[in-house]
Amino acid sequence: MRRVTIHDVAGKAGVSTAAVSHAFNDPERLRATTVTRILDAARELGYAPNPHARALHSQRVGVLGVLFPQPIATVFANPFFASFLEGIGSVTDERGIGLLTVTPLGGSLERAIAAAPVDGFVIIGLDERHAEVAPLRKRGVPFVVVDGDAETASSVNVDDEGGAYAAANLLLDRGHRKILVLTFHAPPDELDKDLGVRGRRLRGYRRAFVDHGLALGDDAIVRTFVTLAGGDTAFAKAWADGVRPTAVLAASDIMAIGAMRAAKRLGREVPKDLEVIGFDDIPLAAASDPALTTVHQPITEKGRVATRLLIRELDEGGPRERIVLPTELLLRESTRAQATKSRTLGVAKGGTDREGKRILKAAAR
Amino acid sequence: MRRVTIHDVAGKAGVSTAAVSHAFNDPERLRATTVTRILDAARELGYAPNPHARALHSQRVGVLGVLFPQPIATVFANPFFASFLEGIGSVTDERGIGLLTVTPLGGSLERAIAAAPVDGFVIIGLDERHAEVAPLRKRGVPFVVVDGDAETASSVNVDDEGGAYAAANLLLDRGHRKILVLTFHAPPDELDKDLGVRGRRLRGYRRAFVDHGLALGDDAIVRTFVTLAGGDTAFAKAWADGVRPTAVLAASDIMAIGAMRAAKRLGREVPKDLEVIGFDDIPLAAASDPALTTVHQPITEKGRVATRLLIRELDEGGPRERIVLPTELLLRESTRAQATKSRTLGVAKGGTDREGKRILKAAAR
DNA sequence: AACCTTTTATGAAAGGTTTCACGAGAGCGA
DNA sequence: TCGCTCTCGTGAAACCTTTCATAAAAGGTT
Repeated sequence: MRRVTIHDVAGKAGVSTAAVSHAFNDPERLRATTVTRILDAARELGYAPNPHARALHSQRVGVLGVLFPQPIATVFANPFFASFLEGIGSVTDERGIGLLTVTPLGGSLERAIAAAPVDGFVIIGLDERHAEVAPLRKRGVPFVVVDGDAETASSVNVDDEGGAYAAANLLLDRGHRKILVLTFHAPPDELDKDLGVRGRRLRGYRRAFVDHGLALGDDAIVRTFVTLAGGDTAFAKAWADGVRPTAVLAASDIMAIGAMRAAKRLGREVPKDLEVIGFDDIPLAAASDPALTTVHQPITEKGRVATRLLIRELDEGGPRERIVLPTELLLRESTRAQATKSRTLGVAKGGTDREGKRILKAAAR
Repeated sequence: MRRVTIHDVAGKAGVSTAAVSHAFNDPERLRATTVTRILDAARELGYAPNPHARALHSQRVGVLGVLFPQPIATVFANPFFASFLEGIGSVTDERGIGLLTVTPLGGSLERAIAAAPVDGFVIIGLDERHAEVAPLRKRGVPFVVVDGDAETASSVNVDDEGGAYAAANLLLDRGHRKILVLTFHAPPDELDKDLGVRGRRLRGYRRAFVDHGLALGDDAIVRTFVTLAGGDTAFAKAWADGVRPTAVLAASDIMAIGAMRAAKRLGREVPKDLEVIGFDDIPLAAASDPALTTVHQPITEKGRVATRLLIRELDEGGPRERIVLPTELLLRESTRAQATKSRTLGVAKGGTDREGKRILKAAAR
């Protein structure tokens, strides 16, 4: 049972294949009666144009790829990515574009990139420096980098350093001196490079310490997995090692929540005995008990902005842009500080006004 | 700047395009030195095969579509779908297959289906009876229906009715007589048909009432949105109307959690004043406070099973199957009953042994 | 050297659509 | 009736790969 093609329809309607194509894509060019005759034939035969053939010819599939450097199962299990995809999806939906999640195929991101039937990529958590990006260039499709730096492509980031600074600053101002810092596990090949998001957040923490005349020692930093279990075991292990922090700075909410769980198990009460600040503001942060004080970043918005940028580049070959969205310290129940909002970038700080404006414009577009 | 094609490589390496193709796909057929010459040329030129052309020829893209009847943004915002996609993704990843989320394009699911460059579809929450499924047939690609009935395709469901029965039964056994039932908002065109998941869960509740010599009146049933807010306002509204339930049966966890929130706000304590049972067992159910007693269904497993079924059909044209996975009542803190697990289908009940066995096999495959 | 077999490489078709360039009629004014 | 302009429709190329059938080259045997 062969699939019905444009030739079958043309035969049945007694016209050329070109006419059938026109009937679908540019009916004005044909007499109205011809159009209906063709459409009727198509319906009777159950014809639907072959998307691959169409894509091959028009060099456009109407699908955007989102490139993750990790297995897809861990992507969907991570609420951060869910929010991010929600942002991307809201734009693709509105534009009538498909969304393909691209993850390493059989361990090879390169193969995955080469094989993905997409018009462009949004790349998350992968620096342009990464070797994986080379195949993208080959592929010749445009891409936008999120949470990473890019020389030759547009990028969307948030003010990680500023947010981290605000978080650390709050704890230090409140007199905390025994602070446990939880950060991401680094891939072995870049252990001491402090690249990307991890590096920027760490730099923010460090700067706050320095501004308080202190140093953030390596022994106070624990690198672990970005999961609930990762934060839990990291805190528990530090505790077992005799570390008795009065506060925790976690580079991600899920790790912060894990640490709170471990603390509770160990008889510490949050925020009485232990103040905790996370990063990201995933939906769970507000729902946890106690609700997590955290550095809010506009996750969904980040997805939206990146996607709009990519689509514009696709449609009009728009210029490259580097967008940095603001972050904001959100005080909830896991700290005892007074609620005063501190927005980083363009609001709280004077020096970045121009940047700030550009950001707001970008976000509102 | 035209993209580099197989012709360019052939020219540079001084061979035919066929040789280049072989060098990539079946290098055994060529002399080793030729292969390296070709591969070198390809690397220098930065050649990557065009996925559309490849797909057009081989009639296979290596991408599976997941069809949702709702906007993509609401999909990713829903933890149920996240878990489901996690299951699908774990299989596609392992097989080196891409994953395309397909949602209505400009409101039209038909257009989306026609345009999606995929080899097959997993359809969730859409009955085969739905008009939307017709275009799928046209398209000529296989599909598997999840959480819906299908005559002409494989399907994967869970024992919704059994799970709902167990939940209602527990509450009735414990003496509750004023039970508020929260169920899904039905699309206007099928208001009183009680189709699909909603219908099956409702039937389970009803059967338990009947077995206790009671009737589940329409006035005790509230239809609302499957969101936190939906459950919250539904409970609040019932309360405002003077309804004073001692227990809540919710057809989804997120609604149950919403109802708990409203109850708390209204001064009811769960489970002391109000016992609540949800359905689905999303991750949040265990993390909520109090932890939600619910009917567990294997969401991730459902995704896995459906995807394996689809891939098998794609690869070997395997037979159609109708799989029904068991559900299980999980007692947590939102009820005060003793913890005794009750697994539906094939374990708790005798009559479904054969079915049960087939299920377990399917799940383990 | 002649012949046969195996290895290695190629030409061309096929896959299904869109679109460019062009042709056949039809309509109309002179 | 001629010639011009529109309208409506068509043939064929282009998009890029893979693969079938086959040719050419190489290697081996007598």
